[in-house]
Amino acid sequence: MSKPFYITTTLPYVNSIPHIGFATEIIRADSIARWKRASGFEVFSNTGTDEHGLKIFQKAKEAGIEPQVYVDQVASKFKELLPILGISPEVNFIRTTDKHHTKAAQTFWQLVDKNGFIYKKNYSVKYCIGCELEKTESELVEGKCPLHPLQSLEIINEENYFFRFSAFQEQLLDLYDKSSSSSVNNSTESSRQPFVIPESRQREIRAFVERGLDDFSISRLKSKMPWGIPVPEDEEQVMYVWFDALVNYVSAVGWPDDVVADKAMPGSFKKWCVETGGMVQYCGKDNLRQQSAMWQAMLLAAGLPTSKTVIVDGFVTADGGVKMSKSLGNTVDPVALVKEFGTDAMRYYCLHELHPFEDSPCTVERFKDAYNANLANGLGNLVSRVMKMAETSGITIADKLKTYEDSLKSGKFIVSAILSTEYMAGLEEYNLKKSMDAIWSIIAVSDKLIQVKQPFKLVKSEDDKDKADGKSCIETLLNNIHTIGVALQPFMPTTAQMILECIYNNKMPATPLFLRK
RNA sequence: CGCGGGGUAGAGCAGCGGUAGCUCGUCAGGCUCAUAACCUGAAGAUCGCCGGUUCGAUUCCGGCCCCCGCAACCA
Repeated sequence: MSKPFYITTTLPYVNSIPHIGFATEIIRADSIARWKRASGFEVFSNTGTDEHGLKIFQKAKEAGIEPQVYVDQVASKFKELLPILGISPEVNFIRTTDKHHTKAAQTFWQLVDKNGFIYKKNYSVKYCIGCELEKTESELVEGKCPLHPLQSLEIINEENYFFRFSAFQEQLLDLYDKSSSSSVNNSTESSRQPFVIPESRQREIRAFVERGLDDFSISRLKSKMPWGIPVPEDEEQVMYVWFDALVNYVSAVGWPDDVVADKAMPGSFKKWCVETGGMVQYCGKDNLRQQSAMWQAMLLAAGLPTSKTVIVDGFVTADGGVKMSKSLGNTVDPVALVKEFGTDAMRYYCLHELHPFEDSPCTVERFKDAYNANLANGLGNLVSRVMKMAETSGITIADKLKTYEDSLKSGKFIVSAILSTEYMAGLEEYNLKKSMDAIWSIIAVSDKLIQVKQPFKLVKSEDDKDKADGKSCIETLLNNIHTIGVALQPFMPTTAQMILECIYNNKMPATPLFLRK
């Protein structure tokens, strides 16, 4: 019986069109999902859109349309992005305006309330008339709004619901301290992993929780901001967007229907959130608190199992680590990159050129350099030169690949021993760059081998021994690119397929895999 | 003393107690199977600054300077 595995991205907030950070996150999550699927796991992978809250309400107002119309438009942009990035079609796409999610969020609220972790409190906010916005202390400069320093701030008192976040300090610390174990494929060897990856982020959140937690507001007055899920049994309040959005990770797998009434998706919550050992979440570093502390506390408050792992990405920046922003005009549009370089090139860049956990830059220039060096000159060129030799000399390994293919079908994702250790370790640690590095090291070794042994000469030799050497060298090279093709499957599925087909048909690619730009 | 990350060749990064490594770029040579691709070699770094520990520090400790995030509505 196949084991279940659940991985999710953070739902991007639809106040703007998809950016490269989200593309990176979902490409990584998809690569993990594909690898798990190839390894015989039954995989639920989740993404979607976070659609409530003040910013969206305002955006819709600006555009002069209903919020629902606005979010429908933007959500479809996100949905359209998935095939462009080569995300497997099995991915679940949840919208926080979906009916069943709305209902789940309300049930979640009631459950947390019933367990005594929600209370009502007077909440005073500073409001800048100039901006028409509430201001937090951190936004103020010397107690005044930096944009409107001459106007004084209005203090508004309103009643909000609060979540008893402070009650979960100890449980959160326990969660961080207990390490989850992950087994390497079917072997018994297991490695210890922090709850938050990388460990530096775990230290960061741990330190934050250790300092003490403040309860936070989880509702807004409907009269001021109606675009949210209604708080159960209170006409005047809607949920704060985070409280609602985070619930998607459980509503996506059918909670609470399968638990409460056992009808819509019977047992699915148990399967994906319990039997898996918990969900694996990807998020950006700005989401560290929400995902690894607030959400975990909410789950605990509702009596539900916590996540298994939270993987924290860095940001994609412009040159020199400068933040990308529309006003600086230094953003990079993932759709435009795919259009120019192709889906797998985009996946390649996100997986191999960007740092797996820290900030790293992406510009069109860098993208092009990496593309030419590693895809056109590296991978693509190697496949061409090896296949050309194999084709013209009639040397093939296709007939020897049958057993291997059979084992793939039985859900064993096996890569050749020359690559196994590093490659597998990278996947286990969610350090996909490490796995990609391992693949690219085979490319380098193979190019060198061709240079040193010159099999293209040997196979034409009159000498039988030279001829045999040449043949065996070409077979080695074919095995190498076969290994590369297999190993690339989770990362660059289309390219992987093309490489394998070349080998099976013993034909060099009709057109280069990656044309030089 | 709010929290965290970082400062290593032109660029992007790795190393973390004992001849300073990788990728891209630059220059020179080689090869011709390949997408003017590939291979080899060279140039290029007082490892942010100052002290300390040590036989020995880029690596450990202390101080300082500079960048960059976060600070409870941005992946």
